[in-house]
Amino acid sequence: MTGQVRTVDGRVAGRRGQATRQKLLDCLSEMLSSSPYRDVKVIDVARKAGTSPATFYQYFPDVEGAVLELAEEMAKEGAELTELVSGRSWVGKAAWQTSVQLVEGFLDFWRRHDAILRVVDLGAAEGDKRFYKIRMKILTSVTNSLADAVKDLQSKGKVDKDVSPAAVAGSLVAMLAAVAAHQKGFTTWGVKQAELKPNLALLVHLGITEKKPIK
Amino acid sequence: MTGQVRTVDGRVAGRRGQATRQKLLDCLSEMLSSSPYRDVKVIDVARKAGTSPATFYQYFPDVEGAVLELAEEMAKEGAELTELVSGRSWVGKAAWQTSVQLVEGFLDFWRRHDAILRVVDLGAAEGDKRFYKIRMKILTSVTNSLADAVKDLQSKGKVDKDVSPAAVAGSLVAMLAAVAAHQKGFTTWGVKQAELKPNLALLVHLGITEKKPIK
DNA sequence: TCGGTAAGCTGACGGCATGACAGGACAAGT
DNA sequence: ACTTGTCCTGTCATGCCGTCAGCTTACCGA
Repeated sequence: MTGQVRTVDGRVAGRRGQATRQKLLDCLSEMLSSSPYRDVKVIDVARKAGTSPATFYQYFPDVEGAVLELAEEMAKEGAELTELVSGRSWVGKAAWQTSVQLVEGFLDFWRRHDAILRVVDLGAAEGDKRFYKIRMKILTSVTNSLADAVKDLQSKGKVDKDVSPAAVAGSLVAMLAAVAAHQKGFTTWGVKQAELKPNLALLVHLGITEKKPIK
Repeated sequence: MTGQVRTVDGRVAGRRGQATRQKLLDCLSEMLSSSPYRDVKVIDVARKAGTSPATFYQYFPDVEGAVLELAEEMAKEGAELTELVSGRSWVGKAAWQTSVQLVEGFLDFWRRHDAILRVVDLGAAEGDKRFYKIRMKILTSVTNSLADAVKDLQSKGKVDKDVSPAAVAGSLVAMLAAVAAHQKGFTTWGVKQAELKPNLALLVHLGITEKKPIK
């Protein structure tokens, strides 16, 4: 469906072309990790990749376009997040397990992709629909699964009827994303990495089940 | 202690100078609201303010410097957030009131300053200490107050001892900030503005007291 | 009223990034 | 060797950056 990779001027890219294209993306990713988004220039990426700016423009319309590409790549990888919540139990001791694993998986994913996720978050907050869609793609599976869990507990009468499953699930996921993005910030409040996770898991558990966890 | 406003080359700014300086800040603020941070150029801000780029550089080292200034202004205004939590009760029905008011005040503040806060968030996430400090300044009062509330409930035996007050408070505040920044995102999941607030308040209440609210 | 002084502003300039193009290098098949 | 299509780069016009010298304006004391 997606078909081949194409250059800006419409040619299909061959083996060599794909390689340089990928190299440009890799270098861009490195640059995003090491310098502020605002200061990432085409010429720097090209230099780092050992090629010329003109080459960059053959594959991407601009820096933003290339970033979108990186983000799409990451979004595909984000499918793994689904496994953290789908088909898990939210009852008894298992619920605590589920919470902990969700938190760990989520923080880990965010740490692996923090540079690109920062930019996606910014773009989404600025109202750019393309970034917004990518952000959704990553979060939506987790959010929906959590919402389903809440609905399920509601149908069993374990959670109040006037709770909005989508609102609660979305808020919890937003919390995980925000904490992951500002992990360093917590150390300033004297919060160690190790104690952050269980407390996040506690909040997730409380939010979904409305009960203290059984450990 | 702070003394007078100074130009980049060391002169003290008079009435007129302060006025243009402020005008530049105002125009920058507008530009941040209407176009992506990456695309905000000195020349555009200057044009909008009816002055020349050279004038801009008399008052600010670069766009980032001016943004920091705007952020400082906002941080001062952020003192009002303290009132949302300091000296409030977290027991019984009052706790629900407190939760609701905290959520409403927080979301409102974020909506009023969303453009700057986006940039501050980005800068902080990128590890820029200056932005990071400003973000702290805004959030720290709320976070500390919430942490105190948790400690207080712990001392009364109403909350488990192994909960880290700072971690829980920080995470809840991060959640509020994230939800505020991506409010539009929730509408896509079919969550209305109106139902978002009570559900956030519920999560805050659960996180602090570990109990369902009494409404 | 009249300089004197410092504040305030801008035109102009070298430097660099952008983005487009045409043409040359290269690989593969014939 | 020749052709074909892919791939890369030199070059160029354009526009923003950031600085400086120099001009204008406001204030103030004599």
